[in-house]
Amino acid sequence: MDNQRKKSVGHKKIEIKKIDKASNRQVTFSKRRQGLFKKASELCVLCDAHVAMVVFSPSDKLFCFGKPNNIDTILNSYLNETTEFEDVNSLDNSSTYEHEEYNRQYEEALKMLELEKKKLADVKILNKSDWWNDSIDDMSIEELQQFMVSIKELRSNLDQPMLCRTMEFLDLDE
Amino acid sequence: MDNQRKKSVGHKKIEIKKIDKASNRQVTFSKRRQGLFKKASELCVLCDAHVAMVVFSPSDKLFCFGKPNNIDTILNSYLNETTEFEDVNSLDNSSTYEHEEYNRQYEEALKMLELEKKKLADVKILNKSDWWNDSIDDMSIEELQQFMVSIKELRSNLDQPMLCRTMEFLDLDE
DNA sequence: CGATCTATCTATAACTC
DNA sequence: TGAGTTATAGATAGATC
Repeated sequence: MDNQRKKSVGHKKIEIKKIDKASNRQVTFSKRRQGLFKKASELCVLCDAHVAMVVFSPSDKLFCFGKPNNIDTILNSYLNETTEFEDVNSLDNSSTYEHEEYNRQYEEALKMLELEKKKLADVKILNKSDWWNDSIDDMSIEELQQFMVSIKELRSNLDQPMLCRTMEFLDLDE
Repeated sequence: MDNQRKKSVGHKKIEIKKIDKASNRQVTFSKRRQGLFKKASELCVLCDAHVAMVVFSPSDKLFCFGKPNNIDTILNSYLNETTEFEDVNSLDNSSTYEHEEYNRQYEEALKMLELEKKKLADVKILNKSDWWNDSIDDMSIEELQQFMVSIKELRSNLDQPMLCRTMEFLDLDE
């Protein structure tokens, strides 16, 4: 009978740790990457923010997201503002005794900064290898079509021209 | 009376378009940025993925997120795989009549690729200007403290060492 | 595989303090 | 301003096709 079939157990709570089963991991990745990009899009539209994102999947697929229209414009305004920050800093200097406490945190921050710089260096290497062209040249026509479908879906979701790109490379081992 | 007070109307449906009121926009940005970073973290942990993300807020604050431990490792394995893609492509070439249809899409894809490359160039400029150091030097001690708190919160949420960084600059006009 | 469904879980808009 | 609350919208785990 139809109503004898258990329709669905629904969305069970899951622990945030690496999913063991590779197939489940891949499915979850696909769903959550989609969700992440959608959230990023919404943030951009709702709050007039700018997001650039690079995601490497467990199976070494590469996904990129960006609404980068005018990063340089934002950069310029940021550079203009930095001159004013100095005034604010000198105000903070009046309470000198708090500095020592914060100095440790500052040191810790600098260490993380080193890691971040290392990350960005990696991104630069990625750029220099010209993988944008390499990868699209090596994409199969089918994959390219799928890629365009993804873009069009996202476009219609946002109901506006959007600079979003999704690249998928074939799984050769599954 | 207490039960006369309307507790909350809850989460109303909202249209995805720029929020007019600046204060609301800022609040929504803060909440949703937090949510976006959390989602990115979960994706990394659950699926063993790698995410690097840069967010510019409407008020020109800068937020970064990354789990970049070994991007170069992933890059290497990616470069190794690309040689095999050519075999797959030659298989697709057997059905030649489908190519013309897809060529338009290919052209369109290349155009978007140009935009993406422009974006990455902007990121490179950002890198060359050494804003990592510039900005932390210009951060007030208070902001730096807040930054460290954010990192520690995220660390405890993930319950593991994590390469995540959040930078906030003072609002001078509010 | 990918698409769909559905019950749940999670994120969050509006509100309060 | 920032931190909590609540109810609802939205995301998604597991199942099915």
